[in-house]
Amino acid sequence: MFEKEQQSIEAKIRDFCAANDIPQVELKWMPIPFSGEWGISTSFFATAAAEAKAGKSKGIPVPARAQEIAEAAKNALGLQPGISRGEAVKGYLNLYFSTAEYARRVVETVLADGEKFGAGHPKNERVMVEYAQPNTHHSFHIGHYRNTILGEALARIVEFAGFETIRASYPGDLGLGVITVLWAYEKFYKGQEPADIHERGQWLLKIYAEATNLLSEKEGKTPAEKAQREAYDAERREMYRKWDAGDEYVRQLWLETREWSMQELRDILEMMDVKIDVWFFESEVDEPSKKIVEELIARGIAEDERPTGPVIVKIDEKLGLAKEKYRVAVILRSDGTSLYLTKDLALAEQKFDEYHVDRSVYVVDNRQSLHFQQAFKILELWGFKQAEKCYHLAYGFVSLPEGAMSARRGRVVLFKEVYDEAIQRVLATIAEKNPNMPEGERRGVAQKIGMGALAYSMLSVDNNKDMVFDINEALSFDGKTGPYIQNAVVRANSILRKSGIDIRASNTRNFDYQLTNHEIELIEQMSRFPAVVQQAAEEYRPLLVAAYAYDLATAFHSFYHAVPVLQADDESVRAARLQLVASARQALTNALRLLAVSAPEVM
RNA sequence: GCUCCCGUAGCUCAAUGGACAGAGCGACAGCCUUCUAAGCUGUGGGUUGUGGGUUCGAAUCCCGCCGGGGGCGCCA
Repeated sequence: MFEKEQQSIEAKIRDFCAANDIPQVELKWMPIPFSGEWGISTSFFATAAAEAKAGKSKGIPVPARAQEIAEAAKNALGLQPGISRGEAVKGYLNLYFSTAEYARRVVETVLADGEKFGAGHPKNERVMVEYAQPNTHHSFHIGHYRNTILGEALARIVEFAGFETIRASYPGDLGLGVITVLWAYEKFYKGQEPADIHERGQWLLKIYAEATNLLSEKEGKTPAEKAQREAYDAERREMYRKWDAGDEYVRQLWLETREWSMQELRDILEMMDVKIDVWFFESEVDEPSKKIVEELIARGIAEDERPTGPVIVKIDEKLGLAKEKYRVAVILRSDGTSLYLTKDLALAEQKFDEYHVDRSVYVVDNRQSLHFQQAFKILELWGFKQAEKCYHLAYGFVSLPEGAMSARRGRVVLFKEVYDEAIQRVLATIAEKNPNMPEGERRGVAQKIGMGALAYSMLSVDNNKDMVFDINEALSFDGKTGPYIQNAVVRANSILRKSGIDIRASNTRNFDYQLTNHEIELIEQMSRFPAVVQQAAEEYRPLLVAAYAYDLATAFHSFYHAVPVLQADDESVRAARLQLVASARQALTNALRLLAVSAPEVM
């Protein structure tokens, strides 16, 4: 927020270096890492080191010389506008901002920009974020939730940072798992489906687990049981064949059951406040993907071993690599049906050609790293230039204390179960902490708090880290959690409500009084937000926003506790602090919004 | 065998080339006749797995080793 001053000072330092025969090195600015006062800081170690390399050091050690330069630069700068004082310490040049001026500027910016505070300038670039890729004919579990909340937060951050953003979902509605459910439903359960959207989704999952059990080979079976299993498997294969051939009955059955899964998915996305722009289905890229395979064969990139083998691409060999890295990829089964990898080739093409995106981000767990490396390399070999604009954002998968989740074994923690449990726990907490809250408000508040806790527990861990899902940790309302941050907003709301003034109408923004350390820290945190947004967008890391929101909330809670606002003795101090509270609420709300979390009015 | 990810306080995690490595949980001690105690304040806790290297400066970058997890021809 002091960019102009910073640039002017930097220019003056360059002049100073030029005048004194000191090498010019790019200066890196950062906030002074001590609380109590704010300003910007840069060091001269790189400058001194460059000087030493040029043979002009006169034998002075780098740290000592850096300190010398810092002092000389300080003296050369003299008094600068907006800067109250400078100091040279340990090789760093620290420039302190004029307190009242800086405070006024930050608060004014936040209030003027409102819900856009922190947003970046338009970047003139279109980014597609693909996430929310659960398989249909299953139910949405906590691993899908991590994927979806991560993708949604990323999309919001990238969009807020100034990129045009398209949210894409890619449900897996195809494959052996889907056919397995279809077969078992048709054979044993047709017409018995529950009416409730979520019960029905979970019921499909149960059918899947049961069917897989029937169809998997086991030791110690009687010949009759073995024959039965083989008969079932033959039926399933026949169903897959019929699907592939476009059999009307099977296709109809498939569409109907798929829609049950989609209803559940849409309902959950609505609970999460996720609005997908583009839906891709695996089944829709099935045909186009086979055309790409034909082309790859025709051009000698792929090798067709049918009918005795599949269609493969020897990627390492084509790239001339000595060590095995990308391996050999199978891109078509020997029976001519497509695979997951096949379809990702066509999908990538569609994303760039039909939606004209400049960049394509895939939010998919890190077990699929090789898959995406292969897909992108094959696209490259095919001559698809935008392959280099594809990026797999890998995140660590979610497991349970008892081990990996397994839909086949029915060992999963479903999102809906966790959601219901969250609501119950919040309602219990409200009953205990805020018994006066009207009954009619409780459900809505509980949804926001419960979802806030869940979202924050996922987003406050860096995406590349595996995670063991512990419901008690995920639904904790104390400490470094979503509710902690929401509570800061609620406390700000409370003060502003009781103040009885309209913040927008009031423009007393005079911070020309002795600010406490808590006010200074709070203002410092608010001023960081725009830079945090940019960094999070560049690095694809929602964690940075999550960590920031917590730091901002901590600054607010400390301020709230120690600094009287409504009770301030001086009328002008009271007015200024109300502005500060209003801007803190705005900054907190904006940061939470990027995490797909909203704060209730009261809690 | 090849390859990717991880290793930081008792536990869960931050800090991705800069000043004293920070939070939460757990433990202990305080703070509600004052704007919401889902809060605040304080105490204790570390050879950043390990050995080298690069650098003025390394948890961070490079190489080796140890330990944990994932992936590697017709699953998604």
